[in-house]
Amino acid sequence: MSTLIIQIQLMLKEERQLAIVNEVELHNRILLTDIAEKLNVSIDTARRDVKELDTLNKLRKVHGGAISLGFTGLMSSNPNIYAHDKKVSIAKKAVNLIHEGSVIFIDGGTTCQELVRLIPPKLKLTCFTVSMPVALQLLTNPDIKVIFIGGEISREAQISIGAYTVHQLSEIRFDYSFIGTGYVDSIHGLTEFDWDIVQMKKAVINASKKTVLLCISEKLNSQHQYKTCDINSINTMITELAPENNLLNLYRNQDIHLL
Amino acid sequence: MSTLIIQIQLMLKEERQLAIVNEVELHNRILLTDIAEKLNVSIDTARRDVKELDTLNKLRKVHGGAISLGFTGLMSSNPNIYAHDKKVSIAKKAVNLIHEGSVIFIDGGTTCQELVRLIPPKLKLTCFTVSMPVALQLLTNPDIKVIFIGGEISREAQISIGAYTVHQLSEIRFDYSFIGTGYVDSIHGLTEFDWDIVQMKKAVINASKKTVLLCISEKLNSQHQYKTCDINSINTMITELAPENNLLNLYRNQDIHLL
DNA sequence: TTTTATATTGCAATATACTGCAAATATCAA
DNA sequence: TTGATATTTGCAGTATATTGCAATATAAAA
Repeated sequence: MSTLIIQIQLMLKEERQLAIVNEVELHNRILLTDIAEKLNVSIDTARRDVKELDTLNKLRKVHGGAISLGFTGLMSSNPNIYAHDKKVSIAKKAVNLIHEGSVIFIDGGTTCQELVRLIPPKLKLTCFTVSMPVALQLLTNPDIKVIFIGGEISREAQISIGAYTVHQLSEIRFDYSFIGTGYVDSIHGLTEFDWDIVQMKKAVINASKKTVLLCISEKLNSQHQYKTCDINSINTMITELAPENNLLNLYRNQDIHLL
Repeated sequence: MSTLIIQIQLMLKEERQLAIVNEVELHNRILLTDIAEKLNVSIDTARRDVKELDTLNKLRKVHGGAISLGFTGLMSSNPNIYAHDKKVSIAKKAVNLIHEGSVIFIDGGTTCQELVRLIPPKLKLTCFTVSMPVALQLLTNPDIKVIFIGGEISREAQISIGAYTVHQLSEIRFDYSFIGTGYVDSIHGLTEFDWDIVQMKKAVINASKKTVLLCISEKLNSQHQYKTCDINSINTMITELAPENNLLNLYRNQDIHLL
């Protein structure tokens, strides 16, 4: 008669564990209570199964359930820079905009730092920055004249902020500025979490003949409290996506150059 | 507000923490209140998660939230530098001259960097510098306001030099400045190998009510090409020697305070 | 300063983990 | 088949972990 129930009741340990691994592979997670309910065993058995599978490195047991190994693998394999590959591909596009003899500004942030890393040797440049990490990176290139815009240094970002920085920026004119942003939205433009940083970036954009935004696509269509500028203040926006990608449609009607 | 965090009905701690790390890596910072709201947990849990992730070096906890580790590579005291012990003993003497609320200038160089390392916590200070390593070291102390005097950055010394730096220094007044020197002689005063550095140091001394020279005894009675100032322009000279030491006799007749 | 926001601490409620044990089941040899 | 043995499972009691709350301390902001 009810062979299904019989099958479940007679489910072997291996079958159960396979089902658990499958679920974890599929959804990256599982709860012990779900195992107990769906496979019709006690919590204890579920726990013992998960414990074994953890020992066999099939998954990782955590309090209350289990998660897939890939879940944690992403965190530990590339712990330093999130979305590193995307940032490199953005930087590769951006570096083509830099020409011999230019006077450029380079913002802080990991994407801009990738850009600095990719500037070819033997290219004579004058680079301004407010970011200490970027400045240090620039100094490793002997053909670049590095000028740091001073001021009060933000402890967190290690960049110059404040009135004095803004004032100094008002007296300079860059051929190109390469900037990042915390958040970008087609309607609300570039926004940031920090008011001081917004003031600094405003001054940078004012000082630039052309402004290039480097921005991984995950930041698209997000916004925060303080506004740096409208999206139209940007001349070129570079993401890791192909310029034709549908995710960029909202930014296509603007007079922005997508790269 | 950002929308990238997906809320799962029953979230495992590890999932929550991964979401936090992702957000921090993406936008460089996060608020505890945002975590609590978006992940539907209490502020306390958000705080505890951030605390754990900080311990695991996945991010850095700050007041009210967390920021990305980014480039906050901490520099630790390196005993391999030349005459490290002597420099530490000089720095120990110098740190006693620093008082709460002072506005001081700290020069570049390994001895000055030791001084920065020894500044006690909880001492409110405003510190100017032209040295990027010193600035980075100063930033590790949360009670110090750090102001970097910008300008063209010298590749070797990683300090600001040039006319713009000198000009900025002419508009400031320090209570104390702590400087190093390449060479010092009782007759020829402080001298350097590099003309640009001399110009910068001249400006620093001019901007200082009191100037303190940090100098290991091996540099005594040596000289070089470009002169920074007379020995009498220094108010206090600190070496690793006891002030009574005979090696300091030549400097005893000057109106210098020996420490 | 005063005011507000955030941190810290201790505590209680709940959820989960661990341990030992006994019953149920599977395995295998005679 | 039968019975000895090993494995698996469920249960109960206890230990630990997680979370939210509240009171207090501390830091930021006005």
